[in-house]
Amino acid sequence: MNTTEISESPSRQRRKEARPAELMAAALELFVERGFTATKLDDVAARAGVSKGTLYLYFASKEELFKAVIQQGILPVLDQGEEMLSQFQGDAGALLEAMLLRWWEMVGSTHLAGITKLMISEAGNFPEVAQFYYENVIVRGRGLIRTVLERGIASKQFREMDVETAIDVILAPQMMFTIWRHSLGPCDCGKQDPEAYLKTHMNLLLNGLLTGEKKK
Amino acid sequence: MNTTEISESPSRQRRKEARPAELMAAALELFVERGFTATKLDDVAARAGVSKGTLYLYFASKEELFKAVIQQGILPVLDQGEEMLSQFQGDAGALLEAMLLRWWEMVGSTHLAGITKLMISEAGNFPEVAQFYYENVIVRGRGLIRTVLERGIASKQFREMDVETAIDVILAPQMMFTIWRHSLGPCDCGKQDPEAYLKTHMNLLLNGLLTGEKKK
DNA sequence: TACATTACTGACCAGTCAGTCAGTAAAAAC
DNA sequence: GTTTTTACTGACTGACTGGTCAGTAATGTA
Repeated sequence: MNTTEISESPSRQRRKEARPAELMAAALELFVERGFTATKLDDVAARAGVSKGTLYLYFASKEELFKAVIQQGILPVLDQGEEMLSQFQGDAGALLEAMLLRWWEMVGSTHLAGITKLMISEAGNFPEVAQFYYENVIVRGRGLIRTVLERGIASKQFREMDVETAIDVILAPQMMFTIWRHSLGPCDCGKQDPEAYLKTHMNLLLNGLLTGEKKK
Repeated sequence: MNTTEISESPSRQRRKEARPAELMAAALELFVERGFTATKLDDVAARAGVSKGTLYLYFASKEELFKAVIQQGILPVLDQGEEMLSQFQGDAGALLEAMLLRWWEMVGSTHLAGITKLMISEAGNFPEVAQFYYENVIVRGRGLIRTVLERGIASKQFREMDVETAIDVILAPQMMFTIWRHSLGPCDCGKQDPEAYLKTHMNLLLNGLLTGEKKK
């Protein structure tokens, strides 16, 4: 009743290199849609265009597949974020906006965005993966924003503030927006477009963060 | 290996009135911890101190139990919020803070907080329940904040703003904080206490919302 | 004490799905 | 063309779990 299929590819193909990435992509989609336990490996394999047996050639178990989806998917984004931070020339406000936009392009608007919801849903069932995610995604991600804020405070562009809470206030709307699209989003189709949302969000934020006279 | 037990109550008891609430409470806890599919009805029954057969005396199916947990749990809170809004005397800033604090007392600090995470995780698998939750919780909840903001704008305490986005910016950190406690929370035990967090959050917010000179 | 009612139990059944492995066919080696 | 290698398949199995129901015991009634 619920089985996903591709129903193409008349004959069997041998593509050892491409399989793992294709399987992880299929798994990510289904894990995000249905959750880990509710996702059947037959469906993952079918969506990737192979049989379940093939899946087991590349991943030792369902849990290993889950770990691979989380780890392989998100780490490159953090690397790139840290790279960007070290390169950027310009004031802290522009940097903050650039980073959030970049995040939207690389994660928010792609399938990777679902990892946020997936990790939140499944953290309780996979404490070790949750620990990994916390140390390698949450801590590093917050570190990026912390650096921007501290740079802005040092240059007097931002006022003094409780930096850790400010990080929450900056990130939470982004996270919620992302989570929304993969959960209750389908219930309200009249949601505005992401870039406009981000601009308005930034405007509201900066007017709470900037030291000088309020702008706009 | 994973079965939850109570291992008390030597003899069988007959308590028709109390069973449904006890079963829903047990179900909420386990659904939040493990997700809907990963939760076994044997475990729910065991945690409520009854056998699985008893569960089926009060709920027609696992899905009906899920619906009951969501619907019975959260609706009274919205009623009370609307009641409070209509009674409150005072400026909009104080009202906003009072409402967020109230929400923390009634939901955030209780087991009900888990419903947020649960609904986000399972929305994809239960579109009808998601629709119900959207219309009866999300829409009504946002309506509460919208009223407060509009009252503040009318009285010139708050500046002109994009109200819908402002609602997101206000609610998102609260939601994320709640979700956090039921997902990755155990990974960072050094999290600050909720009331201090709420105060700091409000301070950051108001300085972006208020029309006059910045306070503090 | 005898009988009736019903909340409750837990063994059971039927369906599901993670994981296996003997077999197949595509590519490579000769 | 023949043989070898190996990526891939899908029928199968065993464990698990949602849902059932004949039976049990607590409570009420006389």
